[in-house]
Amino acid sequence: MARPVDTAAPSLVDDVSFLLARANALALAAGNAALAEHGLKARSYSVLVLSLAADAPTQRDLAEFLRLDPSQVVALVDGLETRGLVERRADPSDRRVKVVVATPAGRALAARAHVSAGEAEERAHAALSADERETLRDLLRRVAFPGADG
Amino acid sequence: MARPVDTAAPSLVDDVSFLLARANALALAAGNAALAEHGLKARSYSVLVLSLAADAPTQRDLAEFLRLDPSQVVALVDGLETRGLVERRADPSDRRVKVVVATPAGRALAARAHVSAGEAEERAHAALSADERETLRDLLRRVAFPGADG
DNA sequence: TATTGTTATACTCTATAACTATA
DNA sequence: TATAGTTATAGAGTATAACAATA
Repeated sequence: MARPVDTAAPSLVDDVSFLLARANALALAAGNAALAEHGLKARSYSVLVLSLAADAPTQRDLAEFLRLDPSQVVALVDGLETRGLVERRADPSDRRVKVVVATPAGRALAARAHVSAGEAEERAHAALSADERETLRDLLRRVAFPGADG
Repeated sequence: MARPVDTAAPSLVDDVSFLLARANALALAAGNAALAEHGLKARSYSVLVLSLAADAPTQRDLAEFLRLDPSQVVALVDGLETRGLVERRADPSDRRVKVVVATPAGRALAARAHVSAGEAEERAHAALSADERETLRDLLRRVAFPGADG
């Protein structure tokens, strides 16, 4: 840029929260671009991946894990269900809850999308070595899940 | 939570981009809550802090640095200018560009808001030691500004 | 009474294009 | 012809409240 902001004087570049926001914006843009060819975005990809788990999540679980309002999860699951990628299954023990589980088509798409997402992440974090990426992953995990203790 | 998502089976918790998104969501929520008492949000706080620089940024600079569209910067600067926190000054050498510079009131508010934001960040990253936080800052800086080379 | 999923609604944020004034 | 700032607008994302079914 012709007239760059002085990155030394303001404390913004030393603000971890700001760096977090900017790094996330870059990774999100790269991730969404990579997932677009599969008809997915970061949100729907996350729901799809979580629905692969052996212990399938309820919509409430998804909302808590992804920090979304339950009403937003409805729309995300609707979109995936319409495409035949996930199914809603009533829980026999509590008929209020609905468990979200990936279909075979959903599992296949998730596998392909995972490759694309991995490539995008590779490019987004090209500035870091493998060791540094591992360190970043561990530190972020502890910040993102404060109560985990592990 | 009563029925937690299995955090081992899905690869989402090993996905740096996902951890980045969740860590950012937590830090953003904490930051916005802390800044609210000053009538600021993360966005407006960022503009205000950048306008403190000796080499005051143009609106174009702000847009690039914050990864916002120039039209969004207009609204942010409008809000701060209405409150008397920043001023738009025409650049004599190029009368198209407008430089954004904090007023004394803006500087004073920025100082108070900086304290609140720092406390929020302290709480948000309480899981990390001082050394670890410094490591996180360095790694994020390189991911957030890929072209910096140092 | 409390909780899960759902619907509806309003608000914010984001992206895009067009306009003006300067260069 | 190109660029900085501005305006307008539509779309996506987000937050909130209320509702039905079930516990």
